[in-house]
Amino acid sequence: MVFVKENFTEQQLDKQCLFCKDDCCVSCFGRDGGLLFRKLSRPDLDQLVSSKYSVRFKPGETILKQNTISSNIVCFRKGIAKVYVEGINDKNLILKVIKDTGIITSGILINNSIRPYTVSAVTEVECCFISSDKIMELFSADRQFAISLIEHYHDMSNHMFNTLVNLTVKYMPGRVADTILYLKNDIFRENPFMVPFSRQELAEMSAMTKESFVRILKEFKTSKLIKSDGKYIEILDEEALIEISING
Amino acid sequence: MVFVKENFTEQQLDKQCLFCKDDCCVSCFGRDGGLLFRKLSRPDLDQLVSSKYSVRFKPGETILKQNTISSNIVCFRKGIAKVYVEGINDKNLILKVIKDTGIITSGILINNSIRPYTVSAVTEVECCFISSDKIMELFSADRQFAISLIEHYHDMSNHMFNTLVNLTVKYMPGRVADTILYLKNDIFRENPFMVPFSRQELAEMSAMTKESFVRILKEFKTSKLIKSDGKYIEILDEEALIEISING
DNA sequence: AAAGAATAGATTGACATATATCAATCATCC
DNA sequence: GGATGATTGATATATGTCAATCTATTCTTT
Repeated sequence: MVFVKENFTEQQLDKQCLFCKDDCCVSCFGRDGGLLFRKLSRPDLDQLVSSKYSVRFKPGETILKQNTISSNIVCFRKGIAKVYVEGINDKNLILKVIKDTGIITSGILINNSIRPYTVSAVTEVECCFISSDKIMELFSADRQFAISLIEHYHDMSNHMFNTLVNLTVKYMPGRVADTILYLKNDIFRENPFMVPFSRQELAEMSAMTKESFVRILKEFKTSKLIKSDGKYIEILDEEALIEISING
Repeated sequence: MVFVKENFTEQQLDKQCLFCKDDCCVSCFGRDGGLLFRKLSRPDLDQLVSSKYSVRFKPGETILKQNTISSNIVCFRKGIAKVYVEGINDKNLILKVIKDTGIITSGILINNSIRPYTVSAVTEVECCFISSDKIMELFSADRQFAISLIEHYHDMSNHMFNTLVNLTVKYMPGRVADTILYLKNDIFRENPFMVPFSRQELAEMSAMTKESFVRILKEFKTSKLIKSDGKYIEILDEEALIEISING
């Protein structure tokens, strides 16, 4: 059987993969947000799948620890994880939420740099660890993959850039609006959405204390911008939230 | 004449370059901070040099404008420039200072994304514009260059990451300490150093108002941590500043 | 299985502190 | 000698801290 280099649909991946006991091919490699692996040739993909190993994490467990070096990249398959910086005086800053699919590359890929953030499981998480060596092999051999990898870095940069600006130039209401909009539009993609985070964590996404977050959430509630019942949040007036986000 | 792929010392570049009327080879391509072009083969380097065009900017001029797309990357050769976000209500945030050498890549390299920051000249600036196409050709053809480019993105990411954390989790004294240490250790690399920035700009590096910046600078002065006379700043007690930076 | 105790998280209020704003004065440079 | 930027002071506002209450959930006991 000769493998021809081409792109695969999810259906094709489902049918063809030789290692799909746990549906890993499609979930990890076929449809991550950044599409990192989407354009791999079939043999490359098979090789990658055969070399990965799957790991499960319980809520609260640390997946990758700040200030360590590891020679793996992690592909998320299922569950919700948070990427955050452990700052001074237990002040954390959550930079990013990963839901179902997503990829965390390691500094070691490039220049053995120390990882500046921690990744931990919020719900039960399934993910795959892949050796950086494999990735670098592909990077050298496959131009399209190299471009995908740069795109991945670029997207990461862009996201961090936005976060940086949002958190530094806006007042608290703007930051809370950003957090709510981020969760609805980028993560959960449905309107009354269930938030698996504590108020503390939501505050850490917005760079403020939990008390401040709660107060502003309440303001939004009394102004009928959102509805909120325990773990559920529903956006009622997205336009107004965007307005608040833009004006700081 | 056959060109062998190898690395060049600055002396070699000086002697060998065919296009070095304005010393561009060495300055732009030979020794940028991220070493992006350091490992290019000789013919590639010559091709790059022949295709670039040099531009001069006067203090205050905009080099690259936020929210535009351009298909060039810019290599700095001489002078000081600032990279900043034009935020809401004229609140700018300076992310980075470029002194003499440095490279700004464009989103268009990857996926036509809009540039999220402005770059402008602080002193007189000399720089080269190179078409993204050339860069992408090299990226495809030269594995080592591809790795260098990823390293460049990685460094950028890392720097932004640090900035993000510094600006969001620290109080003003920590942020001012960071700014002073950044200018001394990463930019000017000498101890009494001349600051070509206004207090307003220094404040924009530290994410605060100019009044707040001045007040904290004065505190540092009365505590004998720094000496400051007009445009000059001298660090007297670096240990103490680092302490302040770490503790927020 | 139901009731109650114990714990952790969410909310609220009073207050302290960090930071921004506005206005005035001072220094510096063409 | 204006004009621009730097500094200082007085004050307002944004945000954090601490403590108290409330709520929900888990755990224990019957």
